[in-house]
Amino acid sequence: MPITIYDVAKKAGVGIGTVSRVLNDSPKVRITTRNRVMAAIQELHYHPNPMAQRMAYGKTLAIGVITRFFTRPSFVERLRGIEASVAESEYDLIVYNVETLAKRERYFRTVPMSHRVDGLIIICLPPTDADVERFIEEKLPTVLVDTYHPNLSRVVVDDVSGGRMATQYLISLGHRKIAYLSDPLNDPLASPFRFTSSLYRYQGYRQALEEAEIPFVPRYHQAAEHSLYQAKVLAHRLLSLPDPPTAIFAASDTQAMGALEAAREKGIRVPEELSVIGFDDIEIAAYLRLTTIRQPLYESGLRSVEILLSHLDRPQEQPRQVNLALELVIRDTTAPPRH
Amino acid sequence: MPITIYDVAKKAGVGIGTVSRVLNDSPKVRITTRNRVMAAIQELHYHPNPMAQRMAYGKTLAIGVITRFFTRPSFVERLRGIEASVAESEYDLIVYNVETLAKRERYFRTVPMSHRVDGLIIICLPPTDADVERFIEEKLPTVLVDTYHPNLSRVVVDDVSGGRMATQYLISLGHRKIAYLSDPLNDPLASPFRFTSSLYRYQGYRQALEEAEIPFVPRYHQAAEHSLYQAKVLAHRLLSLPDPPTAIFAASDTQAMGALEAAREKGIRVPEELSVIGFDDIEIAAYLRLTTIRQPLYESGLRSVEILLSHLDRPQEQPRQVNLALELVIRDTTAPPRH
DNA sequence: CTGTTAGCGCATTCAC
DNA sequence: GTGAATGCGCTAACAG
Repeated sequence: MPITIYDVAKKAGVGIGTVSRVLNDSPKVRITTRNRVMAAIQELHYHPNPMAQRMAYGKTLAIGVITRFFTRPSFVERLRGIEASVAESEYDLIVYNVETLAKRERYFRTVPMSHRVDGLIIICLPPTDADVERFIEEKLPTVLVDTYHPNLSRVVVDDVSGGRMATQYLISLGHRKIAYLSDPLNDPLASPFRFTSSLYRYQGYRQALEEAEIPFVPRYHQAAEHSLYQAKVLAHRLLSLPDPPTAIFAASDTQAMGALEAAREKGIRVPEELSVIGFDDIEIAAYLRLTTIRQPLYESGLRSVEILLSHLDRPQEQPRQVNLALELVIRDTTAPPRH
Repeated sequence: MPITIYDVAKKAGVGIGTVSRVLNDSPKVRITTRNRVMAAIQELHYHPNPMAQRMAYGKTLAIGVITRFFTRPSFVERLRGIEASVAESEYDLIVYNVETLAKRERYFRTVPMSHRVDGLIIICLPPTDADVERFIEEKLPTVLVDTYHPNLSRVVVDDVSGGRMATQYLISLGHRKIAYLSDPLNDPLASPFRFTSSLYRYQGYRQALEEAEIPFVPRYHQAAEHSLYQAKVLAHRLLSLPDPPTAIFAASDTQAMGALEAAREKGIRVPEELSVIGFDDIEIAAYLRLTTIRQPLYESGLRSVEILLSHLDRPQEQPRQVNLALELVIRDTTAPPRH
């Protein structure tokens, strides 16, 4: 038999309106009656029923996050930031993990219509125009993290410039035979399930080469599904080339680890004989002394919640973009090439 | 202006009771009127408001999960299993991440009283008797994963036997100088924020030694906070001993990685000069060809949801325990010791 | 300042 | 089978 606002009202000898007012600390309550109500609340161990509040408010007081692969460290780190930030608010955080195309479809279609959340954060899953239309039609404020759509707010980094940054650094060390190791480079519009960042980092890589007047060697670009193992295979392929690269730019730290492992297996010393640079600066990168491009993963989660809460307060607000800074972190896996 | 059950009723020319009946597919609805209602629902793109349903049901239709460290791979894998299983149910999954003692206290106290969830899953955080009393008092069905309390259902593995299994295998290879590398071994009752598994695995380690009449060498047990880096430091310490161990049993794969790294830095070959065995069989273990004790992480998440849903259906059900099997996975980091 | 009343959207009795 | 009425627990607008 749960205790309701009526029980409190009776015990305090007031109306339920007054109880509601002290609950939502409205200023128009005499201090003495306020105390009386507070006392009753204490004695009865009363806690307002959130479902009833949500019902009366017409809000769910919940935020949803749709993401892929709990297992990818960079996503998990973003999720950490999101949870930390949501925990400080009055909202609950509901997670939707996408591992198959079917589940993506289901969540993208279902969540907006179902009125289960007041707002949505989507990590790394580019929505189609149709998806976005649905979000807007349902008046569901949505923030994208590490992916893009012109009609939605987003928290991003400049992956093109990150790709340039990494490549330029290798060039500045004297490298000219620079490989790029990544996930498959899909057109984001054609394959809504792919990460787009690898493509943009690739573009930055190409730009940097061009600026330095280094011709692009197609076989220096190797791509496969994102995994440590696949990255190792690709790196083996690169290092077995007749004219192997002296440096590898990997699209993620995880993939950089694969490259390091391949080098180790082939007895190629890093950084003396091979430079490796990663992307993300996940926790293990510092441990491995991996040179990398740091992106503020945790903070991107924080910021996305901040924006979403602001949209929740002001539904008419225009979509906005937050650019987070990238930073070159030089550690021990990069050095000038040998002669 | 959201569409309600009244809109549907009006459009179909019926009462809201009838609409509600087809919504909850009650059998007592004539097929023709049923079709009429269905048509109206389609046309209006009607979706019942979950908050109102929850209100009327007196349930939240949400499950909470309290855990620590999104960043620890084994926890994340369990969470994956939980999400997958909850997604198949009518429940939402609300996550509460615990990184500080303060947040643990807050969640353990707040979540039960707040009536935000119908049931709770707790991973790796041993609740105190007072906590459990609160759960039961609030009639909040709770399932523990990888931790224990006599009054709550739990999904566990036998860590003692796992520790024995690992140690016995090393002994069977001929090792007698076997080290154990772990987190600090705290009394679970005294430190509710610690993982208890390391302690039990330690006990299994001791048992196996005793059974083989191998005297326990205190300095062969090294412990520090769980991290790759700390594990490496500990392993360095072990390998620098005047009479170093020929095998290391690490309490987790992550810590085993630290041991492998230390060996590499010291130029000690694995498995020729040093055997290393881990625990968990996280994704990266297969990649590293690490011998380890596999525990079914994903499945433990699945099973915990299964039990919780069953408790939700039958509130009077007694707590029960599910034991998941451990398995020795032999790969390339273990071998007989050299003479 | 405070008590009363009318919804919020749905499930669930009741009568018919 | 079906419609109307009641209640879930709370907020907010309305009279005092």
